[in-house]
Amino acid sequence: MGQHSCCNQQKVKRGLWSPEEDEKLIRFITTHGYGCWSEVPEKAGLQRCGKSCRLRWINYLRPDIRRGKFTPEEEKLIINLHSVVGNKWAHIASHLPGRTDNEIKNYWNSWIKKKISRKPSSTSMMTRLISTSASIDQPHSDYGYNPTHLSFLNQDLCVTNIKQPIQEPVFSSSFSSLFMLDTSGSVLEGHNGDCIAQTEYFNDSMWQVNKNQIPELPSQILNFATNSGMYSSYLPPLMENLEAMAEGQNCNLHNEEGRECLIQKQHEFNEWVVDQTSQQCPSYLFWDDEHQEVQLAGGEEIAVHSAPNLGPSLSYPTSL
DNA sequence: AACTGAGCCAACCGCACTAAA
DNA sequence: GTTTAGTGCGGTTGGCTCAGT
Repeated sequence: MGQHSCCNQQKVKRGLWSPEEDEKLIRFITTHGYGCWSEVPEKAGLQRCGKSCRLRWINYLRPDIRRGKFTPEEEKLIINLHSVVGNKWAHIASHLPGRTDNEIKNYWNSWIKKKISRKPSSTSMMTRLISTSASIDQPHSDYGYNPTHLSFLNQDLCVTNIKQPIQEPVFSSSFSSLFMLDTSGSVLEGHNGDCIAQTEYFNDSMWQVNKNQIPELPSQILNFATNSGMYSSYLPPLMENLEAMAEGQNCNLHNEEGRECLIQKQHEFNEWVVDQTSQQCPSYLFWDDEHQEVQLAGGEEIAVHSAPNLGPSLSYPTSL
């Protein structure tokens, strides 16, 4: 069990932090900031390793930390995000302002996991659905909506209704009326502008598909607008791509003729850059949170419109 | 009152990744 | 290309608290 590289000083204190130590760290960080954590202990007069200081600051002393009980909305969000990304605590925490990965992890291990495991799986279909899903630890729970999630990787996506009371889940062999995405989006639309799916109120990782659109889905081009980027594809690839998106990988954008170009994520859900070697297309696009519109650096215009009560959505030029 | 076991949670450990030397 | 230091993240540990006996 080797010592950590940052903890090789002779005398480093370990264990719980005293109020005096907290005060020293807060005073130092608020006056000097934290450029290099390894220098913080010495400069702040602490007998701790830099890593310990960093952890203490990030998890407990930061001014924007939100302590206290998790709200039902937060709990739902954690469950949904976990169903998509698994134990990516930092990623989940990024969707809950003021909450830390450590706090969420502890909360999950002590509460949610227990709650979920208390609920027995109700049907063999449910078992099959869960076992074929891309995520882990999967859900049966009692949170006021049916928690069944779908397999992103299966073409044959299973279905439940979003607001159905628990009991027996309702399945069909076609597309899902409910799927969870690890994105901060609001609308999924077809090339004709019809809304195919929208997010749940209070919960942008939960999507509800407009059933009227389902028969068209496999052949229909979808635009997916998030608060922070744009995404398009046919549905089955879409599902895979959205999962890839959650994993931070690259994605493909299709136009109506089926041409595609690569979109690479530049920064965490904020900027998407289109591969210049692809078809003619905007070279750069991102969702501007402040102005609620799509911004382009490539010069080409993207149509932006809002569906009533559904928030912003967008479509891209057919020449793309 | 003393003991014990379970649960919670703050902190630590080790690995992975990145950037700089 | 290799090494090293710094940082971030997920898994795990261990101490504290509290309910039950």
